[in-house]
Amino acid sequence: MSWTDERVELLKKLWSEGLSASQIATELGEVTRNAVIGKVHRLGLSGRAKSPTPAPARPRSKTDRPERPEARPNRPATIGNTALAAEPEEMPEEAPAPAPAPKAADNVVPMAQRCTIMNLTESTCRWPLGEPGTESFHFCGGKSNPGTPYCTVHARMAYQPVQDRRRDRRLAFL
DNA sequence: CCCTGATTCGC
DNA sequence: GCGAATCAGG
Repeated sequence: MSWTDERVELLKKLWSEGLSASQIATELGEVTRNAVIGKVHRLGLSGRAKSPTPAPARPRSKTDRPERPEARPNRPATIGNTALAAEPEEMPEEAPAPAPAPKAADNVVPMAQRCTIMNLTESTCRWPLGEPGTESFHFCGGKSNPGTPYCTVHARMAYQPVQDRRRDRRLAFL
């Protein structure tokens, strides 16, 4: 497959939302994370929150590469830190915050990695969210831990439901 | 060992 | 332009 306008657009969106390259790759399908990263760089939107590291630009070559004195385009430093939320979704464990105002604005949450049964893979968290059968129903879609169908957060909910089950905690397979 | 992005370079 | 291979980290 190729980089259609729509795919590029989605790439930009997801990347700016802070999703990792591999997540974007699986989201887009038909591409590897390398492809995503490569495209990101070609589009010029790399470095999401980096310090203006001189980037030693290591010369990797068998045939002797002449070092390019070319400098990095100086990132203005601080700006990056876009409070990127890799996995906002909901906050399962304890919700201490009264959450007074809905805050209409920054709800850049779910669209990013929401999963339907369609794009669930071996490594996506299958924790269900919402009312099954309704439009809003979806799966967490985060990175599931190897050997479990859930991401770290939801695995903790799935296994060892309450307190005191300390001994014999093999989190096995389901 | 899992993952992350960064870079190079043959295609 | 594309992306696998590779590198450098966490």
